[in-house]
Amino acid sequence: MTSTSGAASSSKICFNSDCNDLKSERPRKGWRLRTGELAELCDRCACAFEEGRFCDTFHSKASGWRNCESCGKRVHCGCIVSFNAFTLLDAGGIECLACARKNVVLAPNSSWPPLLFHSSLSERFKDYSAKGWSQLAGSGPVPWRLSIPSLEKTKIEDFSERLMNGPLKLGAPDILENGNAGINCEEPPSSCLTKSQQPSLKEEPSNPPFGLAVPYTSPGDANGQIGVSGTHLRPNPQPPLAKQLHSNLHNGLDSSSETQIRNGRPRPDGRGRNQLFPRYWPRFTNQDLQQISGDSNSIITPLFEKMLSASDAGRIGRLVLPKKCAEAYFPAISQPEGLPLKVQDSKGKEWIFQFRFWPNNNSRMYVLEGVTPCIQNMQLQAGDVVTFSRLEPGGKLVMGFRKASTASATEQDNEAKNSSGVSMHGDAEMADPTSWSKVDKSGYIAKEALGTKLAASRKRKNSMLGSKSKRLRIDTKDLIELKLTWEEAQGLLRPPPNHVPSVVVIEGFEFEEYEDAPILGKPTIFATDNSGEKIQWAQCEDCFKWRRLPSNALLPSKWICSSNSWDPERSFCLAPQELTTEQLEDLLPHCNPAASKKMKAAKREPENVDALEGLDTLANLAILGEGEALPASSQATTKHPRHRPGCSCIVCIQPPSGKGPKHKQTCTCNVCQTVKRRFRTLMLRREKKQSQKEAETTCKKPQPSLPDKVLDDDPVPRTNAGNSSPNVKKVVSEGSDNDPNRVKSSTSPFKGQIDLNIQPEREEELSPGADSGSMMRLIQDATERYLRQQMLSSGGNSNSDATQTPPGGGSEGEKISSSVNLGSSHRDSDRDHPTVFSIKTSAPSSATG
DNA sequence: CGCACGCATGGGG
DNA sequence: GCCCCATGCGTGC
Repeated sequence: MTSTSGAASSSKICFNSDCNDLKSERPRKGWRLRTGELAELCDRCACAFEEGRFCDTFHSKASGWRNCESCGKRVHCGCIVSFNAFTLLDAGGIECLACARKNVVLAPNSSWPPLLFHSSLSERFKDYSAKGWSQLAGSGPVPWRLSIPSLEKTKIEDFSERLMNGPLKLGAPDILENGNAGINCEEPPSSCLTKSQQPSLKEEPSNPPFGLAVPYTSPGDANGQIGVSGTHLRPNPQPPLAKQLHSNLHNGLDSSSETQIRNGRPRPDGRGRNQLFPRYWPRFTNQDLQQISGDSNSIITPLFEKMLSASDAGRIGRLVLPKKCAEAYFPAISQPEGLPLKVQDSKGKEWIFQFRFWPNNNSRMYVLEGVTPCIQNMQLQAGDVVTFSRLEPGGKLVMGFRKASTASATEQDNEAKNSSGVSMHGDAEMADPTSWSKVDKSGYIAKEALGTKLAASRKRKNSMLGSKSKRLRIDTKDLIELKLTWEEAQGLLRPPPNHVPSVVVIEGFEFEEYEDAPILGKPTIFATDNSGEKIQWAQCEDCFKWRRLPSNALLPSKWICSSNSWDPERSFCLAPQELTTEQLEDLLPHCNPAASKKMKAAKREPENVDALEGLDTLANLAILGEGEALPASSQATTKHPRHRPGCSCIVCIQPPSGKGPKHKQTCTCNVCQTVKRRFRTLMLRREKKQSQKEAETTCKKPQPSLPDKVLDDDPVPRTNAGNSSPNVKKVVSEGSDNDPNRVKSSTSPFKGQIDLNIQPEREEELSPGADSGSMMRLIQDATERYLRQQMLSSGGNSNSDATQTPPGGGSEGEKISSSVNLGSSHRDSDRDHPTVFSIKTSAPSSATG
């Protein structure tokens, strides 16, 4: 903590905006800021914060107050300050820390002090906040841009909100309660991770076989612990100092107690804790995971990762663990002998390692012994990265890996080699080779560097394994790796070919459910031609020409003219493109800033958020390689080099089509949840659009001149008149968020591919105007406009609903299908999706493969 | 003699 | 100057 100085500390004024007092010489720490630092407060505010009175004092009039479901106590859930003061209940609602704690105590897994929980929670929250921040901030290279709920993105509140909405089980620590409630985080920073898990434990006493027992012990610090999403590292390289604080404050770290609890583990001095490298920080919170996954059973909490050193990968069989991580995520051990730790690898295989430490300079060096078999099994070598995650309930420890192999570039084919050990299922195809390789490169810099360096010389220190800094850097880049909004991701989902989704009604909305996990397909643009026939436009991978296809055509992610069996005349690249440039532009308004902005402006739906989170979760699962969510196919996965373990992109979360578990309607797995959410979102969006269109139609405002903007400008249907769908209108979500953060799909629309791995830096190239707006959105917008124009011209009215969907290629007639649905399934039978912008990828099955 | 174990060393941040 | 951690290396089996 000490080191925390930072931006937060730069000012001499209390960080509390509602207090302008000067900080004392030794400012007191408050909550963690997104930068990872702790807010520095004046004594008065610090006291309030530490006593859990901060929100009561300064935010009494703010929104976000809720009552504890158990005791009725009023808890402020709307800001970062009290992030850890409550726990989200599975059934909804929140519980103050005190009540949560009570429950926790009951937890079966007594081996770990509930405290941990708290700490975990706090940690989580921290992460959360951190995450949120970054996301919010947007500017950063945050990989995933989750869409933030409708809340204002900019505020921390969002986080809370999210949390609130989320189905977390965590027991949250509550600062309010005694300050120390329990948490003993010796090492404040890390501990929190587990919190969420803990709850689970409670719920499910019987821990899975794995039992990893990873105690949630630790507090160490890990900053990142919690889960957050994993995969990627936090964008910010800043140390998680805040955690400590939080822990302390919120969790109630009592230092004294902590210590004891920890089995005598030496507590690291504050310093160490803080120092966790960002790279270790998980991005996603368990909550995120949970929410998404919905699957209470499997919540993956990415813990940390480590690039294997020569020693680690050597025959000695000792894997040196980053001290902080070890202390934070692994069971506390007081004896050098440590204890056996059961770890499951990405293939579901269990390994038992001896987790121990060596006294070293008044400190400890933690190592996992007996890892050789595992490392060999995974074919890992120095430079590769092993990842550790915790599978919640049960706390099963999961070990994934990511190959660094430089050579790998060539070997990409080998899934194993490629990327992560974890499974990334997706279709490899999504990423085009090109991007892929790029990704790869940038993806893991360290590795890359490694490779190179290695080749050059194996000097250990300098090179490969690189310095810590390098690692950090890697993280950063990794962060960048995937930019996809939930909605965008949604758009990518499609039902597996030949699968007829069953319809499930959720919350009044019908959703399609697939027996098999949806797949990712090639992005296409659905539209209705002049004759009212529904069609879709797909772009050839080779010549980039857009070809008209039946609306029900499912395309592999890589589709080329020669595969155009629907139109022999255009089944070769030399054939002219039917679409004129203008038309194409209309369909793909990639450069329309207005649109993007508009999109941005759109409110986000909480659901989207959840979904996003879910994706992350899924990704994490994938990473973990737990068999559950992602079948072992780590293999099959995609070739998304940039997708690190934990990657939650659609590609990574989806098992290859046709593979993977079957999903029943009642299935609550991550994939299903995600799909459900996706549909929900789509529905809402669609309705909204429809209503808007109707409204517009009614008004006849269609201005030919402003085609592009028309829709944009009125995202919100002022008119209810069109009430085709009452509810929806408000939801403007379409785009969702907007935020700059969002990723754009990188791909250039023209290519018709969505590059999940887009590099932010390159965004500009691709879509100048849209920075944050994703291409998808743009496309959508464009499509809408286009359709709209058509409508106008044809005088059709849009009703909308009907449109496209018919599985059969519906030809329903509505000419106007104005909206573009991303990724809707073809089958959308629902009238709902007027236009579908589907991105399909190839299912594995699909040819591309 | 070879292997493991565990501590020591020292570069690097 | 401290801490972390990769590796070296002594010791014991």
